Amino acid sequence: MPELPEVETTVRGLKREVLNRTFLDFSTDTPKIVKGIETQEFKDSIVGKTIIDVKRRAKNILIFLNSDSVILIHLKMTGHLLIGDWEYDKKNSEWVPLIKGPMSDDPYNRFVRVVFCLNDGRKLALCDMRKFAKIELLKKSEVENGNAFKEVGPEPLDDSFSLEDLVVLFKNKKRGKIKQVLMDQSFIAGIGNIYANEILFEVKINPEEDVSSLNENDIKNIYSAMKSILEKAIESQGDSFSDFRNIYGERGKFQNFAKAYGKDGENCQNCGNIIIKSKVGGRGTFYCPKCQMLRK
DNA sequence: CAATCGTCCTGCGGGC
DNA sequence: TGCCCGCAGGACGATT
Repeated sequence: MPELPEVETTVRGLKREVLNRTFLDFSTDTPKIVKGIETQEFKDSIVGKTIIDVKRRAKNILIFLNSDSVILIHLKMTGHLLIGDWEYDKKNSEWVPLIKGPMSDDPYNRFVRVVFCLNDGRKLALCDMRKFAKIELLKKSEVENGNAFKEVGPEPLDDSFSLEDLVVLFKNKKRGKIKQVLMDQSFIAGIGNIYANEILFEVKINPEEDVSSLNENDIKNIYSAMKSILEKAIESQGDSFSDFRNIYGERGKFQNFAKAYGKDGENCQNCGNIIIKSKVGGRGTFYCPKCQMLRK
């Protein structure tokens, strides 16, 4: 599930590959992915336009055009973007990769739903097994004046995001289970299930601990663990425990460093106890019951 | 009004 | 071997 590090990996890849390219065509066999606008109107709005910048806000990819529009792509659960070349096989209703390598070999790169044709002969594809991803067209003005993301919390990796800012956020948050709060995009941007589990393992706090019981030292630990884990994950090109791939169709490596997510039944790296899997807010939750004991 | 529930969607893996 | 069912869960709308 693409979270801040995976989306950042994608955005950095796009900045390297598609800046100053112009869209020549657009097509999808899953029109529901394009929200709030007819597919044809979306196509008309972007064809002939050039990509002048690519940015990330929370888990959203923002593609700035040389017009008053910005393309927003949210990868949701199983989406990722790919750069390559495909041709549509009408008989089987699927895009077939024309370039050998991970695009043709890795089954997780098989679910191409949306294709943007670029003026360098390559294509930008949205691959999404479960079709949860969404594409929207925003007004550049609403992105630049912040209205598009007024409900979204601060970016944890911004230089301007200080420990004091996090202390204030927790002070204003009266109650709630810490894991759900970390995953709440209106509290802080970009953290999803994998990194919430990893951060809480690192700081030895139980996922169900209420935020009202956190002390100053806990918040300080969360602040530094949040930054270091997200940075480590970006450096690792994201987490490919499951289906995420970078724009070249390659796996990230953060799953090799994960200590909690998907580790149920394994020994805790701190104390040797067995890592437990439970559910918090309906989401799979992994923790060490000894290191991350619930306070009473 | 905040918390919880249902929805979207499909491939995969466990169980029989 | 093959089929069926449950599970994975981000974000949002509906409901309690």
